[in-house]
Amino acid sequence: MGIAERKEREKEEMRKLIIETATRLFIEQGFDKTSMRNIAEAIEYSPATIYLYFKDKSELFDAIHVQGFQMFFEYLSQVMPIEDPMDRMDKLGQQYIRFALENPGYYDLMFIMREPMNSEHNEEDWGQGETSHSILTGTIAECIEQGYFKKQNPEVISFMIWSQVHGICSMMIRERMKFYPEEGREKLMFEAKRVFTDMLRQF
Amino acid sequence: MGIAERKEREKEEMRKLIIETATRLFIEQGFDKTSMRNIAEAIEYSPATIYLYFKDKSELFDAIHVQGFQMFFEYLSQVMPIEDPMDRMDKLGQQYIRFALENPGYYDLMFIMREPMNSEHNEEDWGQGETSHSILTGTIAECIEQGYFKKQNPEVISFMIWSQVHGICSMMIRERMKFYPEEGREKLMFEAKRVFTDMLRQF
DNA sequence: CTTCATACTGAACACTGTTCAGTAAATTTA
DNA sequence: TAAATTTACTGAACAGTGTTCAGTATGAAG
Repeated sequence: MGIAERKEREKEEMRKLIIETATRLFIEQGFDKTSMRNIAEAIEYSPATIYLYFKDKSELFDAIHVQGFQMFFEYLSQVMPIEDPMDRMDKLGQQYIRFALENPGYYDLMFIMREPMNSEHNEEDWGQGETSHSILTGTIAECIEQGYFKKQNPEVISFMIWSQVHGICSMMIRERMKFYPEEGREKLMFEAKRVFTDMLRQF
Repeated sequence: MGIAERKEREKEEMRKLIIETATRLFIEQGFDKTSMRNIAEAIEYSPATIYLYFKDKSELFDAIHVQGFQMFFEYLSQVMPIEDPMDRMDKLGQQYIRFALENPGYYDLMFIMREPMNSEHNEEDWGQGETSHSILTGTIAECIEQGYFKKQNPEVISFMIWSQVHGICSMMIRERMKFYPEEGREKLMFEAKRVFTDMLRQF
């Protein structure tokens, strides 16, 4: 049955073509300005065709969402080998901010936008979110073993840390840093994170 | 010239009617689902009429934006009289979070959404943003006078603090707290803020 | 009573996501 | 090989969006 296999392959390639094109347009123009018709035009198919491969726009962008998390984990995994948990925590935050700065479209889609989270069809996404979360909680647990965060609730600590870096990134991405001069913004983000880590260390 | 005055008054009332109706729908259904046609229908006028009073949807929502900041300042002003700057800072953060929890639609519009910030026609908005920012920097200056934040750059401190509370609020509002049980979320937000303030105090 | 400005609207334009009947080609069956 | 069936795809439509503009009706001014 070579035909069925070939068909399967072609179907898979079509899926990939759609995802790749959608990703390209999304990176270039953002979510809102990437319409199904835009994507269809780019791949030279009718808009209706896309709906044979993806239930709706949300499901299509779920695929991009998953890709985003894969990239995200690559950033984090670069510093995962660091032995000292507090050092690792420091660098994890740094990589988090780097990911946001270097992939603002992905960051927005993954951590700020509402659209892709509404739908239910993304256990995978929340699985990846969970993984990110457990990297953080795991590191915190190790910090506690080393005597940090004495008498503090780990859940509170994890939420606080995540909120801090997320706050820094979303202020930048959603353009609420107009009080600070353009040139100094990125430095300010890393400086704020550094001061925060200093506070964590001596807490 | 009583007629001209009456006309002026009527025009002003129409503006108010549009803003009030838009606000109501916005609070009930959010920005995206509040269409110009919805608003027009609610006030029983043609959609085109709204464009005689507001340049576009963005300008209409600027008015709501301004209202949001007025409410925001009411929250902050409740704790402004607190003498001790560090105590005041603590309560300012608390009020910030309270505002976000009690007016999520406004918070989203004011501090997260892109839409209303794109346009240029809102010096007033950034004026109000600036005021919020100077409340923060003023309080920080007083804290420094009292010996806090030794050898730290005030700009970095202010950005860090703002990012922390904003991070906490936007995690909640944009639904990225699914790892934490529903019932405990609000408490977690205030707990995280409290721990953060504790760190600030002993820094 | 006519002129004129003002307030308002219906209909259109160019978009959006999405659906569905219909077509044409490829594959399977007879 | 010819007919039947499955598959892949599309054009056109639906209902919605923000926005514009020619045209109308109303009330004020001359």
